Amino acid sequence: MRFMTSLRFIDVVAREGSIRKAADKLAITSTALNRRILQIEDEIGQPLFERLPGGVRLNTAGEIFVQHIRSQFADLARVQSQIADLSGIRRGHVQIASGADALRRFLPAAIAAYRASHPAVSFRLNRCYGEDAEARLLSLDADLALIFNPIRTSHVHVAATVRQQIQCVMPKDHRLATKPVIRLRDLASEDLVLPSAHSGVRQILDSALLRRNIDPQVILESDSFEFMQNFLHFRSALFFQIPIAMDGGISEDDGGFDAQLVSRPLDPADVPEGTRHICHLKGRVLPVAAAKFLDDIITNLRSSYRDLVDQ
Amino acid sequence: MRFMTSLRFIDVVAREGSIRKAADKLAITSTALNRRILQIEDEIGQPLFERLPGGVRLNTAGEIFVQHIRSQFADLARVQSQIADLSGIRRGHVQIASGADALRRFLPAAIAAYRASHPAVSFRLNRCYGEDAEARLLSLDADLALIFNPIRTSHVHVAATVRQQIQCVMPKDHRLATKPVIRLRDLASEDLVLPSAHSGVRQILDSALLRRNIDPQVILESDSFEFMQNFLHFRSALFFQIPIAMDGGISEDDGGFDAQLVSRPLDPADVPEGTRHICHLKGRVLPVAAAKFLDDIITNLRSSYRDLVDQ
DNA sequence: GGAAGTGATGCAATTTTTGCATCACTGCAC
DNA sequence: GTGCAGTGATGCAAAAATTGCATCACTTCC
Repeated sequence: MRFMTSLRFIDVVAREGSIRKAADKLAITSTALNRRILQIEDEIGQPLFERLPGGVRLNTAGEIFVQHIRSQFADLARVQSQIADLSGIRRGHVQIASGADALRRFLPAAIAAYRASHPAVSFRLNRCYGEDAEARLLSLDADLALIFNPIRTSHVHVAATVRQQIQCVMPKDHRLATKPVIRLRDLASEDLVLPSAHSGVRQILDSALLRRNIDPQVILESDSFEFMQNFLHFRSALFFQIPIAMDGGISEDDGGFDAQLVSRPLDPADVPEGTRHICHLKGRVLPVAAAKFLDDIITNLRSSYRDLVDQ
Repeated sequence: MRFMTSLRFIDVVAREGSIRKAADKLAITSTALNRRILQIEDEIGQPLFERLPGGVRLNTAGEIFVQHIRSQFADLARVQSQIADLSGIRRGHVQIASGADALRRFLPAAIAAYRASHPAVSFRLNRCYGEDAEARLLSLDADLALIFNPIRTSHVHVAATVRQQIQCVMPKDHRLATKPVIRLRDLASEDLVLPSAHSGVRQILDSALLRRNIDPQVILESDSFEFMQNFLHFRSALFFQIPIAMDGGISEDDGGFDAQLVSRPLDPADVPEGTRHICHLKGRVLPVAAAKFLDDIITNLRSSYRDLVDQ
């Protein structure tokens, strides 16, 4: 899009924090880039960047302007996909920011299913944690975000919420496997494998353990569910995740889940439910493809989980 | 704004319906303009205009794209005013589409008051009727619209609603001037001066008269309230308007209203209240100046009229 | 059948953008 | 202090894009 180049350049400079670096990235000279920026600042009537000895940084006006630029790009993408739609097939690109759990089974399955009927739609997934996901929505780096627990900014619109009880996963022959529900005190003498501290599941577990005054034996901490799951193949222990990470496989006979492991819910009296929100930026018109995909996963979730809260 | 020229050109071509005419208006050659359009169509990947023997017309893709362009322009204006705001004084431009009644006293007073505290804000007013006002919001030709009675499209957000009883205006010495409230049957033998057919007040009156089977003696029809009011100085008759056209001057001792005339409300049992909605385009972020002005007039209305419905 | 309107296109003039070389400045390491 | 490596700004010539002229192909209307 030729008519957007200057704006794209400004966006890159803002991200790089340096005209020369941005020029490298854009494969032009710093001179040319510099002059484009000076020209736009001249047209706006005010500088957009502060000149620092080590580069440039957006000033307040620049912040406002760059936000405008990004929303223009996002809107242009929406318009393009809408126009492409006119010619029959649904094209487009969907950008999703999600926590690790939904990336395991739920999103791969959902995206595969969606792409089966809309092969011209492409996806980009970024794994990230709560605040980061919201930041991506704000900077229009993501169309949709799956956010665990608290929504921090008021610019985020929650399209749907899934409440999920944390599940305790263990080898089939674990002594706790006979119990239908795991109490928190059962965990006191067990070896625990916990997700890392910024994870939502971990925060819920930590506060629950603290309240009950249980000092857990944490033998391993990781931000990879896959790693923790595989670890259990070699060494008996307990780890925790929410059902969405298992694609609804709450019982051991779920074909898709790990055949050597079983999962049992933690007692809701001990540990509160976790909530996963599916969000997009408030006030934004989503690209056709993203809006359709959002519809799809909400429908999908509604059939899988009874606790879906539509909004 | 150099980086917007191509887009502005497309907008003008869409409005003019001819490349050559648009080129004249833009003070360039039709060749140059034509090529810019071809280039953009090439970048979009699809034509935006149908080539007709007598000129060009937007196709569906073009409609979508032009709507995008206009929203970009409106958003850029908002960003500029927001940036200008940083330097102290509130600058900006507010575009209003309104019916004739609010243009009489209410808007002039409101705008004058607003400009007294924000002299760097400029205004543009367009008098228009219901559908037209909504069309202007949609094409981003207006930031705010004062719409009488029904809202037709779902793209319009109603910021506030004023319910107003239609007033019957007459010379001080008219025989009906002694009555505090005018019944519809009182009008049967009177000379009436009515607003023209597309006016909201007229439509309400017409349907009320029809229902009561009263055949009015319409001696004059006009779309100018000022004309109708002045007519009453020369010839005794009745005409009708809502309080907002009189700046709240419901009683004859209102200094601002016409000293030779008095107004009396029609009986609500006979004639339903009219509603005037203050609207803007749904989902749109208003320019700072427009948003502030909107706040002001709503505050203003709330103190003047008890029947203001905030939203 | 001709006149008047439309948009498209080849080619040369013009304008704009770019790149090179260089300046002025700041922070950092020695 | 004194280079040194980094930054953004600027004059000038080359390269690229835009523009205007002349002209074509086409449709409508008289």
